[in-house]
Amino acid sequence: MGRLQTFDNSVVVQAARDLFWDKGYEAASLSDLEAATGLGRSSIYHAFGSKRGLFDAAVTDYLDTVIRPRLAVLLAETTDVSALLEYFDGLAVAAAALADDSPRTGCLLVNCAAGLAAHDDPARAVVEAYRVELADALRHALAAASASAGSAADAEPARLDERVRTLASLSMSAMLVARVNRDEAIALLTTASNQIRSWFPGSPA
Amino acid sequence: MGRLQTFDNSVVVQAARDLFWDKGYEAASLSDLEAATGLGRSSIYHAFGSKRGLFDAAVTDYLDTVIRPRLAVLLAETTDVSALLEYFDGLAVAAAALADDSPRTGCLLVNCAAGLAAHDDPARAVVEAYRVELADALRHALAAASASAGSAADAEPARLDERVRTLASLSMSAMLVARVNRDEAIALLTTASNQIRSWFPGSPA
DNA sequence: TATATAGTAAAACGATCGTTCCAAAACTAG
DNA sequence: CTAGTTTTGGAACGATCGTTTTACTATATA
Repeated sequence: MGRLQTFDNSVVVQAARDLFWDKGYEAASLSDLEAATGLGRSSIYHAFGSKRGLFDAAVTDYLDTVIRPRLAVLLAETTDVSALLEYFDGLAVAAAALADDSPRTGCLLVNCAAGLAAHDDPARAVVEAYRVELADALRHALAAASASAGSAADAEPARLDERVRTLASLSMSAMLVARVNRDEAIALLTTASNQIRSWFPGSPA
Repeated sequence: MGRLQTFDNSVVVQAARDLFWDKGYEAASLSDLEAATGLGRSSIYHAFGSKRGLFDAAVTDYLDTVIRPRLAVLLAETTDVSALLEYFDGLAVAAAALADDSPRTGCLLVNCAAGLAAHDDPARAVVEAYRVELADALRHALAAASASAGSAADAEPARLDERVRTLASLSMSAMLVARVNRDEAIALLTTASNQIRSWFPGSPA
């Protein structure tokens, strides 16, 4: 019934997502969004209701297509230290491969934490949920690594929490620093890998 | 010669600084700045030239009155592990004491890193300089702590750099997370303290 | 093919943005 | 007291913000 939509929703959302990623919610204007998506205002408002509606769709897409695929390696049923190393290596490789002017620098949600989330409760909830999701994934992988290393001391909850916080911190601050100094961001990710190797000495490569 | 300025420059700059700290550069409007400082637009433009001029003054003030006083403890000529513990404890105490709705949550420059600095070269330079200043201060204190502990292995440059990155990461990510979850921010700072104590076992308290 | 429905284009909306201008006020120097 | 200089209040500027409206086009269904 009626005319058909001429654009692919997910293509448009991802174009908008990269713009928000690059410039932030407030600095990305509707004219920018028109240019980035190739849509007119009418189509944007018809499909997403508001700028914020498009942003929410962009954040959901970001979690589904950027964040969770990266966390997946940490959440495998049976895993070991290599999962942790792969996670940080994956981030480092992605950071190193990024074009100098790529809009996909750092992390959309880290940027939100410093900006939007301070005075926008829904945004804050999304950012906090992401933080918990990251911490849980790291905790799962750390617990699995401790188990596969057969070390009871490493599985102790207090020590686990400390290590989760250290790794989450390095992950988030690398995304933060990536916006200012790519080499240092990669160095932070390498530091995470080194930490992991020092915790689990007899590990593969 | 001529009429006298009726306001104190540093009082005005600090009011503006807290507003920028809270809302970020772009989201802080001139009307907000008028309200926060008690000045009219004319006075603001006469004294600072532009919104950006006021922001630059605010950043300079932030470095001088917020950042560097905190870093000072790390830079004392002769120091030991306690300086590092004091630094992170100071941050944790300040975070815990802050009112729930305080504008001074997190770090103005961390917020800049995620926002303005991505596409504004002068802002990026300021943020990067801050990051280097923080790293240098931590490195100085870590080197001094290693010396006072008499441990040659701890003074090895590669190990020092790893520890600098870990602590800088915890410091910055605590400021980032503070905007979303205060308790977790404090936990990150406590993790830093625990790390330091694990590196220098026989330390004071 | 006629009708109802949905998507698109373009213009216009009021609000707010940072900035500028002008005139009155307040002061110092002579 | 006057002349000259600087600060201040307030209105107005053009530009841009996100949103809404209007009219037109295209498609599915009956």
